[in-house]
Amino acid sequence: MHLDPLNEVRRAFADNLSKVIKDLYSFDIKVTVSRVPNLNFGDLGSPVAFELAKILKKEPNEISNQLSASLDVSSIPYAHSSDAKGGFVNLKLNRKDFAKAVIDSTIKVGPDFGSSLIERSRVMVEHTSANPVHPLHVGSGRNAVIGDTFANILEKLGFEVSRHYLVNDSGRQASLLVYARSRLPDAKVEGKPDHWYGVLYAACNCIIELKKRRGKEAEEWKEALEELRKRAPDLVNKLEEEINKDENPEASVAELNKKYQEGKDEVVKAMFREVTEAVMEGFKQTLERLGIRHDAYDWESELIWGGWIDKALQRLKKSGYLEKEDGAYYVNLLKAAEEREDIRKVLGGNIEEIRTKMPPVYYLSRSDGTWLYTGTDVGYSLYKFEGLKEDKVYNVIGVDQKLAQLQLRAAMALMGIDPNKLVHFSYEFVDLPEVKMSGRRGRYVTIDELLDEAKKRVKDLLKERVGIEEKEVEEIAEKVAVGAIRYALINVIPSKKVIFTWDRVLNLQENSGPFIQYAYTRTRGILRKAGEVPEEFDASHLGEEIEIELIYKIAELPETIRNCYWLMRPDILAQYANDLAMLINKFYEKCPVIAAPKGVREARTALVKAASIALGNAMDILGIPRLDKM
RNA sequence: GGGCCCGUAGCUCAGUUUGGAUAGAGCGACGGCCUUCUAAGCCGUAGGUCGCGGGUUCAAGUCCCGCCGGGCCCGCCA
Repeated sequence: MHLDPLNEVRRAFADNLSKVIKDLYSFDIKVTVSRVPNLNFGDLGSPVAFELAKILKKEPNEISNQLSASLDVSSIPYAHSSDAKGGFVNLKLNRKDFAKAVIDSTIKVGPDFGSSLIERSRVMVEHTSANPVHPLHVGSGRNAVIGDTFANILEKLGFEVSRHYLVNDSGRQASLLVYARSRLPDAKVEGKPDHWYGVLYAACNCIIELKKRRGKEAEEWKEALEELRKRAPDLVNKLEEEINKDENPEASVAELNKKYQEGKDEVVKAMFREVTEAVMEGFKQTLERLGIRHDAYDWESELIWGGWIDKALQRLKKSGYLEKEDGAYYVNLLKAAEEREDIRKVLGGNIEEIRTKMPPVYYLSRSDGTWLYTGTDVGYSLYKFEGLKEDKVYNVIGVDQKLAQLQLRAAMALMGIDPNKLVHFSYEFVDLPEVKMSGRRGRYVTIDELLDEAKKRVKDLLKERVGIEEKEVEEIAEKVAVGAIRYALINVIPSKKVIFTWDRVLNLQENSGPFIQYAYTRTRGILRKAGEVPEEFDASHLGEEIEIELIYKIAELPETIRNCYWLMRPDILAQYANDLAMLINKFYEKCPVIAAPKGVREARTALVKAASIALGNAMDILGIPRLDKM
């Protein structure tokens, strides 16, 4: 069931205004309705008279007065009266009725409050998908949190959602790590496997890059290598020694990759699986802590062995734009764009622009016959739509892959799949203030260390709390840490960078996950003490300005969630939760609940219940854990 | 060089989608509030040429054009 009193009023107000305008001036105009900035002016307002003033060549005031007088207020639910101020047509609500409707409907639908029905189609969200060669860092964390939150939002809107992770186990990165492991087969994996392998991978990468580069570039890799050597001297020294025995490490890596993709050499297969599965196990542990689970892990190798990439290749061949050079396949996208309108459309407009700003071809494989990431990605996309029959797929991938995602969509069109079914959910990176994060250099802040540090800080705080038992500390600290980190990674618009500082991410004060958790926990405390929420209450007791603000904010949850979807902006929900928490805290200062006189107490208890539901539901979507004590 | 993204308080960010009523929070600074539902809180003070310059409009942080600064992409890497 979906209840949304605010939307009811808003729609009725806008429709009614449109109708009045049509009756009075006989034309159609789009009517916008928004919250009024000052409660004294009313509740909802429309600036439509300004636009009419221009057309009718009259004063906005005159028009707004006329509109307001002609409005049929009785046909708008919860409406009390209308008036005109400064050219705006304002609607005053019967706040008692509106409050009652909002609180009753929120309590009635409970966990479903905030839901709407947009569509029942099948939607996949592919997210995280970090290469299994180093631990998840805060950048991958942003991906995971955005993806998971967006998937939760889709579920609230009726979509049948599945969360997928593409395990990139067959590219050069994975091969490089397997190569490093093959040089040190007896080295003992110490600590969490993804962390240990992360050092091994970065060291191997640095050593190989160092051999290839000269001058300043070489210096830079050397520097990264020395940083790693400080962290794990024995491992790095031995690895360097072993790699130096290899005349051509680059060729060895390539050979491993080729053998693995062919899938016939069982020894090689076992080597890859040992390493990538160990790292993936580490990832799963980290993601589990953040409350993130995937419905499926799609292994790149299996897509290859299962024939999905070959199938995609056949499709592209049929389109007539697949070509080959030195044994490497590529799609001639420029030629396709020149000849096909739909391809031009995908690539963004006229052919001149495409010529100047796009690479003319799209390579799918190497000369040695191995697939590039682009090749497997084309096959994976085919699998998503024809294997899994998804109606729509959101790829949560960094902004750096914007062009690649565009080319992928063009390739989809050539395979005969509607490219609009594939959406690149793009997000900006997390930047460290000083150094640039780089998995290949072993420079990153991992989610694990972030969680642990956050937990430590929370535990310090909990020491000063009374009424928290020793055995509860661990669980509370973990949940607060998760709340802090998920909030910090979701509350910035995806198209903007997140600047990582420990103080910002581990902020426990206002505008943070813990601030939201704290406000929620207090609603739980009050409800515990107040006992049952009364069946009946008199909403006319809810007259304080902060109470009215709070009721409005609660009522805004359904439309907030819909906006998150339409705009692909999960951060809007984080903002909402913070705003709601702020109002709840202010309400506590101003309005005692338990100690309030009879009548007021019941009404406020019901309001707290509704606020608790709204905030709790928002937190569930954001993955910020609920707590009864903190 | 070309394309895309970003620029709002000392710092980190909302507000730009659909132009609308006094540009909002947090951190940091300063000053108050715990015999009263959890002080991870609340109240107050200070802090703004909304990068710069034009334009459109009754109205521009928001739309258009130009510029400046930062980032990303333009690989048989992913």
